[in-house]
Amino acid sequence: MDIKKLESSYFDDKIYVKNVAVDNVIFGYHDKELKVLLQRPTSFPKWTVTGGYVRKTESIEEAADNIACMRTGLKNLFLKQFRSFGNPSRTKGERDIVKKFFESIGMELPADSWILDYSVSIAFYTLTEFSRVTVQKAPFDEAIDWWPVSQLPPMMFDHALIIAEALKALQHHIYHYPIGYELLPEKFTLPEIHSLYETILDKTLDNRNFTRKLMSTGIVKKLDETRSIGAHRSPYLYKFDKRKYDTALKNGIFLAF
Amino acid sequence: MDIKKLESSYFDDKIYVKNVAVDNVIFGYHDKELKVLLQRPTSFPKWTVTGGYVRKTESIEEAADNIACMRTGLKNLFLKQFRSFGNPSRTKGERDIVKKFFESIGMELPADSWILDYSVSIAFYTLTEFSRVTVQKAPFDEAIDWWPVSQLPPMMFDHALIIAEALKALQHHIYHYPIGYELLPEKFTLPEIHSLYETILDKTLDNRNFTRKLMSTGIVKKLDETRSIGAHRSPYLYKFDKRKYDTALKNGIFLAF
DNA sequence: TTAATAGTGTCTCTAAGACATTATTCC
DNA sequence: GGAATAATGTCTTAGAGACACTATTAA
Repeated sequence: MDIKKLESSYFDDKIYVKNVAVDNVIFGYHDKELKVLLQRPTSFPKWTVTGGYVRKTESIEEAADNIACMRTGLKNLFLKQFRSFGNPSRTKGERDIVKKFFESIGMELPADSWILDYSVSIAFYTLTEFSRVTVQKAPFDEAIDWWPVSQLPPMMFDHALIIAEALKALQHHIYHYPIGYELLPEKFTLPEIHSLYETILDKTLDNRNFTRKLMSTGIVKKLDETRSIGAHRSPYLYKFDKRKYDTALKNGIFLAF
Repeated sequence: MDIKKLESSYFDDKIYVKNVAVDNVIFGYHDKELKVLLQRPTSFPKWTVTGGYVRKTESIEEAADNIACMRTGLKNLFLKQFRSFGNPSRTKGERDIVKKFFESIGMELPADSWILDYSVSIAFYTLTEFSRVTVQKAPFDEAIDWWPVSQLPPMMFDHALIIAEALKALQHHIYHYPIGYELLPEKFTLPEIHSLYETILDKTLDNRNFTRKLMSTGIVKKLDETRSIGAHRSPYLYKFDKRKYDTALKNGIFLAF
């Protein structure tokens, strides 16, 4: 896909749906840290969630998936729509920044362009193990980086709110659906998945109770292998039972922690 | 508000946000039945959920509230955004109907009007006790009526899906938040709120266990009054403890049924 | 043997779920 | 007293929550 062509065609009302943006909060997990992938377009003083617009030939889910793919290089990541944001003041006060951005890349935005107008943002979040990701800078990004969810840089528009809501939705989700397939390597240890849950929920979970409950769901199965981790007892490896995992994703489960 | 003026101004790109619609699934409860308020615009062969567009001066929540208010005459009803819908095919195949509708009310829609184009629908649901409602027909509605959720008429676009998703969201919601304040009279009996929960969840709940769990949440309080219901034991009246109810709405509760 | 981490078992207590009888009202 | 509906208590059982010791590894 020619990204340059794509982005400049945002002007084109025939290709893109006007007044609708898709924002995708890409969460990455690695080494007991939950991070968010943020971008800072050229000449922007603040950061934004990864996002884009919707082509008239695609669904909003496809648009969100494309955004995730463009930035991470990975296809078919877990994607969840959690809320839409729309009010007259969400981009107010920062329209000059947007205007300057387009000027800085050599495009003059008409004063009545829908890009500067009221826009509804349909927000998704995406999960991925960030060591698998090769971050893809878009042509007009000055920077793109992972930021710890607990230490965000100054955010544009209402994007700090969008991230906060995404995190709340994720924490709610984790109680009702299995999680981890996209966030852990194919084979993982109990301490690893335990840390994942602790990180996302931002609280400590008793390891014995956690194991008991996790195993009772049947979504993971123990392998007959261990991983060597140096001068310590070798933890067993586990795998997701994809069949049961997908069933649980569809029907929901209940994990009280 | 001049509804006629309002609706005809849907054409006006300066007033309305293009390509964005708000659909509001208005659920009404009465006498152990859960119904949905549906409208059938002039010359439409099928029914639609109540909906409208977003003015550039208002938030999507305000737009949804206005829709509910226009149709029910009631302000500040409980409102919950549950999902947005957007894909190229959701209105396909029924654009001719829309075109005919506008012709039938004496307005010719330009072929390239955004009304016929890709549109994203931000969907909310609203709860109300439907005996309190005086249904307001919009000027271009041929009919507006309550339909039982289990026996819907032929629906336009993807509105049958939207209603199904709204119901799922409501059933999920009822496990995590208090419900009933908008659906019951100020004073109500235990059998009444019991029936409400049974109706929404579409299953029978043991009355003793239901009472125990409901009371343990503290969101309702028993009054020192009874209601006379003829040749039967008079049930006690209850009231919501609005303070605790609102706290529970904010923080969530868990009701396992 | 030591240091670090993994793995596991038991007790208590709360509350979910199943179940049936008594109380009230008006005829 | 009969018919209809409201109100309520108890037992069983599952599982949540709290808690601490043993096992393994490599230096």
